[in-house]
Amino acid sequence: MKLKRTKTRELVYKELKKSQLPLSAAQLFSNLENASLTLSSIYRTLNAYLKNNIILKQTDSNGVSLYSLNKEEHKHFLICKTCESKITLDYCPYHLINEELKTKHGFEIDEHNVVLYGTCKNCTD
Amino acid sequence: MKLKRTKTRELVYKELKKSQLPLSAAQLFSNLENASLTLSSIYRTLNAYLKNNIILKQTDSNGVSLYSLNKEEHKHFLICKTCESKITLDYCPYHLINEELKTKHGFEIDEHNVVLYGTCKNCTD
DNA sequence: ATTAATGCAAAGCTTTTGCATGCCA
DNA sequence: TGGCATGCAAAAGCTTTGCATTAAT
Repeated sequence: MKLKRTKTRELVYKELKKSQLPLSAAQLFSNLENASLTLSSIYRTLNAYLKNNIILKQTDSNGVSLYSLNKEEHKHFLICKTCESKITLDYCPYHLINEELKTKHGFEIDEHNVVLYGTCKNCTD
Repeated sequence: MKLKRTKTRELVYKELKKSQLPLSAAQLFSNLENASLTLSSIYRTLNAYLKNNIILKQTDSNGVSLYSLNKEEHKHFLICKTCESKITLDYCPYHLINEELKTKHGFEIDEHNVVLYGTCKNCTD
């Protein structure tokens, strides 16, 4: 299955590239509103990208899907659920456990959260 | 807000206790069908339990919410997305990264996946 | 008696799909 | 041209909510 280069595809790709954090379909739709795309074609584009491993999908705590480019050098973020502050990590905190699970169980984790939610230092009571 | 002890509450709690893996609202509903509960009261019960930190919520890769008792000695599972085999861990693989994020950034992760998805040894090509 | 929980039905959101049309290779 | 992509509208999950009723403290 070869992907055609179309307006929707280009714009969605650029928008994901531009964004640090993963985006939902609705956010993409709203960010690109003046390009008059439809939500359904955004979803179809995202699903096509997923099948081709061009992007990653994760789910936030409300069950909404978030999409981000599947680049090697991805960043990780800690987001405080209280004050919404964002900490950007300069390394991948999953390396530790992924390696351990691989070594001990031969198991390869392939779902990988780019955003971790919790409570920051200031908001800890 | 104090929680009353009702039929729905009791049954949902017991069902979660009985189950090893986290359950969706629909699974609870179906497992308890002869008790004639409604889905909405199951959801309300789950949300009440969540507010009181009695249960944990996580989201599977289809965006469906899964609920499990918030017990200290919880188990972790690795589930292979190819053959659906299940590996039960006897330790919490997140300890490593949670400690590191706590030490380095003072950040406390409070979303915690009990089930990790990936590819098992046999299904790795 | 007060307050919270339930049932039912309806609505809300996110995501998917059918079908006719339009666009890319 | 042939096949994939799009738009639109409708439908399909999952989850929440309003309101009247019932049950728990």
